[in-house]
Amino acid sequence: MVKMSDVAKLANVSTATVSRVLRFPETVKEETRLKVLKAIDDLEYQPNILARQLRRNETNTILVVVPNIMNTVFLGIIEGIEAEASKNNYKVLLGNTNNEVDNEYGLIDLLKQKQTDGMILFSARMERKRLLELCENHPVVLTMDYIDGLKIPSVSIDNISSSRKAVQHLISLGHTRIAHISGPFKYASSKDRYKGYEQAMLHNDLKIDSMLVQEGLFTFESGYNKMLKLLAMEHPPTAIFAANDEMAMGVIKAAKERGLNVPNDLAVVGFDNISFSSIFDPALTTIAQPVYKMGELSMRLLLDQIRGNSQMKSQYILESDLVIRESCGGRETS
Amino acid sequence: MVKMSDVAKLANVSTATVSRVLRFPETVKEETRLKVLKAIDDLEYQPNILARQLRRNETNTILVVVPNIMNTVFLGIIEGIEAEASKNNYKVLLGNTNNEVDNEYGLIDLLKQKQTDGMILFSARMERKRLLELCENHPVVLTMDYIDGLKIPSVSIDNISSSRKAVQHLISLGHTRIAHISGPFKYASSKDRYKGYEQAMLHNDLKIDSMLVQEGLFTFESGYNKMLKLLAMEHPPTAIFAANDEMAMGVIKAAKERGLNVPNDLAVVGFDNISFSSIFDPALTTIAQPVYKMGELSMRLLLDQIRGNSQMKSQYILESDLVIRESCGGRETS
DNA sequence: ATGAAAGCGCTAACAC
DNA sequence: GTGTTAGCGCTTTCAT
Repeated sequence: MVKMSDVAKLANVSTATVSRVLRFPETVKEETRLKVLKAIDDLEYQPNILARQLRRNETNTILVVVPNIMNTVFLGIIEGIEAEASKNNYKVLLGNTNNEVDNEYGLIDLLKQKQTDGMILFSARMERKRLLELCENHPVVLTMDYIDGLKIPSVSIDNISSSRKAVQHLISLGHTRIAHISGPFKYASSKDRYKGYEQAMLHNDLKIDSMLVQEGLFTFESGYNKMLKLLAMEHPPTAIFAANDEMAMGVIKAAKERGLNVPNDLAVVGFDNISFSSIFDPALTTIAQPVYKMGELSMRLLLDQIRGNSQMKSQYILESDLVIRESCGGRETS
Repeated sequence: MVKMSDVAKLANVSTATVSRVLRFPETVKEETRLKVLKAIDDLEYQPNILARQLRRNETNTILVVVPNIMNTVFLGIIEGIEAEASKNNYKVLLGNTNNEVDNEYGLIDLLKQKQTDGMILFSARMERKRLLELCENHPVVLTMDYIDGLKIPSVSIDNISSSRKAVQHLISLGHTRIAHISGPFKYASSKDRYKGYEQAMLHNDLKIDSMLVQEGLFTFESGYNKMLKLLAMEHPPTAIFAANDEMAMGVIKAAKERGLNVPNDLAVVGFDNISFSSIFDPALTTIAQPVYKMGELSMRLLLDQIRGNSQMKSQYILESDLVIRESCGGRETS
């Protein structure tokens, strides 16, 4: 393997000069610089980044911790992170926790061992205390999620107002008996999506029947099962607000199986706007998170921390959009 | 930052002993070992992995190069890779080429600069010569794809026989006028999926009408558009074999819009068995690639190369399955 | 503008 | 079984 000293020898300069040509070309006389560059070229020299990293104590690598790689919701964010990272010459390591807290702890060691300069977390399950300690000592940002009452840099949408918007849409279409299939309430975002539902209902003087609120698991199957339960009621709802698109699809499947037409007999709104929402039949009306932007911003915030730039805000809230497609019907009715 | 020498000092041993406790505990007397472990614990020592890597000239990191992160087909493989990697204490770096060859070249530098120990490629677009050179000098495996005539370790299914199986299924359901919407023919897999179609047709003495073969782009939209084209024919096909599931979904959307019932008026088989295939209405009959296994195997082959184990085979072909769901109808008709 | 030289923190060959 | 020590290949301070 050709190393810097080989280049230095060939160019008749010191390794210091070669290093300077590589990192601060303007500080080297043009003549010398060209000589060195030629030597680099002739020898097809590739710097050993590991040695540089050891010396400079930085890795130019960040870690992205995902609860579940298979979940398409995260894809758009990862894409944004990756784009912003490579623009800044950073690499991204992928860590999958499979929803196991222990795996989270394992991944954190990468940070502590200086193997990555920072970390972006999708939903932190670890103890609050350890999370807080981690954030105090290392660059960390939380994305798509946030922790109540903890001052940790995070990027998300306003789940409450987004849900309110979704439910308001159903109400403005004339629905009054609206059910909500929530995500697991252990997630702050699930609670907030429920709150938005509640607010929209109360704001329109609609009573919330506790039977109409079902806690799902964010999976297609749970949407399907909870919908079956709702359909078994004496007065089933005429509209559903599902806390994510997969559950919304499960809801629609159940409804179809019972001979219901969506949107004519039942209106459904989802949440997330995953890529299949537009392909699904009927195409889902849903809340779109600006995922790519969220990824970019998360990465930028992380870089700010890594570079020691002072951080003003710690919570970044981006705008979401209600994407109206087919699953609620179009016209305002009464 | 607490380093190995601090631990050594506290435990009253040399750094060599500390290093041995960490890497080969059994070579150290129990008493000493415990002493060292206590010191490590007391100081909350975390080894600097960068220094280790520099010294040992290995990174325990591999690079996965994906043409497009957003494509769910790759997810299952990545999951398998990740699982096998972390089982072996390897980390995975994610590289997105966005289908740009230049980005591929950029990522290759990570390998050359010893920043990763090996690389798994999903479809290589770079020049054959450079790919070959790369493979000769570094651990590389190609997954889900293969390059005709190049001896590069690769993991894939037999696309020809898989497609034959899919088309044979349509034929056994009584169809004779079967169209194929292929992927871009620049991919070896697209060509092979076409070949399988051809073989099944010829084997059953069915003529291939060139109008019935349409080259798509592996996208939902292209499936939709090509289907519209097929439906405009004087004698439209009664069955479609689409080279991937997304196109199959596009096909079904177009058919539905024209008032056709799938599977009653039109049978459709897809390819890949992406996660939404079972959620789609009608649920897609499709060829399932053993993605998780492919990911695991790819990683294992890469590790073999990294560790210098001799490699017997270079092409690994795994079994695919025809998953029968709703989109072709169930019963054998004539 | 350039060079000499001291490390970054760890590992492993060699010596005892 | 443990210690000594010479690097891994680079960056950077200090001299010149």
